[in-house]
Amino acid sequence: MAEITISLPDGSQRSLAKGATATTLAESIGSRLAKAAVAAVVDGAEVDLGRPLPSGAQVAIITGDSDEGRHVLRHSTAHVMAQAVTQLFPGAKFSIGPAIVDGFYYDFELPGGRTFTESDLEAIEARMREIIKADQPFVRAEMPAADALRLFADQPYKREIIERVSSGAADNEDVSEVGSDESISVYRNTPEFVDLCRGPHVPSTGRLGHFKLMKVAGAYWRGNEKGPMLQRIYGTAWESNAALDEHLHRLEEAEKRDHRKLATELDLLSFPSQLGGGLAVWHPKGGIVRKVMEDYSRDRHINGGYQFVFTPHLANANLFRQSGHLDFYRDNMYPPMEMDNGTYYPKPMNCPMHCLIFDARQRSYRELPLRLFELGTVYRYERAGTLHGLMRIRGFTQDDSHIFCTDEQLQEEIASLLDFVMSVLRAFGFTEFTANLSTKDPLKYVGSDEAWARATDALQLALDKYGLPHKIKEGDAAFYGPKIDIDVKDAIGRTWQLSTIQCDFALPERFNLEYIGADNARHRPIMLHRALFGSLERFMGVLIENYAGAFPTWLAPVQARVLPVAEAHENYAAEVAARLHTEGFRVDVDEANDQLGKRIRAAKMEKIPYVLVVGDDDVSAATLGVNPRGGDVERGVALDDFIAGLRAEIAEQLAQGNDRPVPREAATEAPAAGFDPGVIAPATRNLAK
RNA sequence: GCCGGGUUAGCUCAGUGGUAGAGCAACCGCCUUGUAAGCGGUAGGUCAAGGGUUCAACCCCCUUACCCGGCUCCA
Repeated sequence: MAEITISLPDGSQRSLAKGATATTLAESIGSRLAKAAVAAVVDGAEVDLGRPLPSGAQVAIITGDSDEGRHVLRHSTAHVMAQAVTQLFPGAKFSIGPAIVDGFYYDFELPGGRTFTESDLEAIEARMREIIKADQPFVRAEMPAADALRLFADQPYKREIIERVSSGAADNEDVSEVGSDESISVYRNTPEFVDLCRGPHVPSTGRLGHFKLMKVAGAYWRGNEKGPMLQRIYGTAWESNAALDEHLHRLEEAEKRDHRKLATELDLLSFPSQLGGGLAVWHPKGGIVRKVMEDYSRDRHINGGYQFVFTPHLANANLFRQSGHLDFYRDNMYPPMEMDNGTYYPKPMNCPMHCLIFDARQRSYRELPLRLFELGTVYRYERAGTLHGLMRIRGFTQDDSHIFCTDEQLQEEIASLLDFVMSVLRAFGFTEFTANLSTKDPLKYVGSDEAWARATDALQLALDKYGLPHKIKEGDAAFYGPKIDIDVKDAIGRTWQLSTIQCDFALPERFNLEYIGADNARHRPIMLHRALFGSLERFMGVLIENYAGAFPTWLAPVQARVLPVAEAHENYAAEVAARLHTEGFRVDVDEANDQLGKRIRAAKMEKIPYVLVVGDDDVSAATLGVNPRGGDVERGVALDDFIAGLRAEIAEQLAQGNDRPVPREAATEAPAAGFDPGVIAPATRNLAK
């Protein structure tokens, strides 16, 4: 009997009978592997387990618990969903159903413009379970486009995909559906149900089942806003029920961190509907957090060599005409106000006004780099459906900086700017960062190629020097210059885009900005835009979600609450609170009108870092019972010791902003631009536990 | 902006074509508490707003505002 030889990922080789498949191979290795297998990689290409292996092939088995394996499970589950929908809704057209992060979706068009309801999801899910129980095979077939067009005669979206692929106009989305070959591949589950697909798929539907349909939503066909709106069903699918449950649990945890929910619960801020969409008011508790954030930011900026400026919320249309915003950004600007001496707009950006400040008098190279800083409140008309709590909002305050520098300074300035940005972000508890470098869109840009190359190199060099992992986004830059965006990873692994550093060749031109160089000639400065928090609102939202509302002590709205055990201890409680207040801490007292346990519970629900219980023992000994958030109760702590510890803890938290990344080779060198990177000296840091 | 779902007390939510209810919070008492919910009482709502259908609308219909989930957008 003829044999074939295949190589495994560990370098070993196996002989199998001719015609053997990856399933045979997996079985020959072990029954557990055979059971977990969902597809295979043969000579670098993902294929079905049931495909015969060519002799000499390099083969790896894909199991369901790998990223590739889950992708196969999800994609296969999407097919099952499409079959269930076509059974339950005769005449339904189906378009695209890919695997995505954590799950899959499929887009449908129902006859008569019908839409799915939540209860439809239950019925579809039930039918899917029947299909899975029936253990239908996934049978692959390949055919010429003409045959495929006939096969999908009543599926216009499928036909469109086939036509695009066969005419060579396929995009990635299409290719994932059918592959890029001349022939079209399809997978058939039943005589009635067949779907276009590149594969691979699990051998049969019985291999699926750890899934849940999550939600229904509208989605444009091919993402085209002008095209038809389809009905999309999202689902999640995993290799086991344990993995599914874990995922659902993660979603619950994320929901508990939702900043909109916590903002209400913790009385931080709100979005009164009377204000209008996308506009927030900060309550006292949120206000104090913001104030602490702002104070810290201002201190760091002073140390970082920035100069503070203030600009109005409105400007004459001419300003935005000159800056180009009216041409490029009008759709996102609030509508104009007609005044007796012209037309005024609420500002969507601070940059034009900062340009005016630069231009207010003649500038010398000796003043550069000129770093202007403003907590500037701007208004942007975000479309109604795009608003999302603090994350996408219409009125917000940017911690906005514009730096004017010479060509020669650009490199150093960007490097020190990146240091500065990272240092401040670290103070807010973020430790993992990634960046994106967006480069020139060759079809849409202003400025010279040399300038772009120089600026892009400077950004690249700064990232390399800092050792910040980053991706290059080719052609993703705005027309006016390349940029770096910095993403942070939060406590549960989600990433948020916060800071941005952008080069701008356009505005200095439009405002005809100049400085007098050492050569006594006029030169055009380069302008850098930089937002660090992005906006205070959004940053607050990210902080709330990152800390799940439990702000570190230095940021917490109330840092300590004093609870007298009984009325007799209220005077002492007030003394303790007064002392803490004098020492500069945010403290309040909850008098003994309720049971102690109840007051402790209330304080815990408010996520206050320290609950201080004082009773008879404490009055006589000048001590406290310290109940820290997330820690154990300690009785009999001397007030002075508590104060010292609190001060040390806060200093330590702030000092995170001084830490440089450890593995960096150049960690010992001085900051590039010769400025103090903004270290806040923690006087009591040595007192840290 | 588009598709779908919502909006009832400060918060979380019940509820019915015949003009509203709970828990928590608030307030007032009693209790005087040593580490996560003591007891009793009071007050609190134009049921998002406007229009329509109806003898009668919080409930059905329409419009608007706002929110939620997506899509698109985020020079």
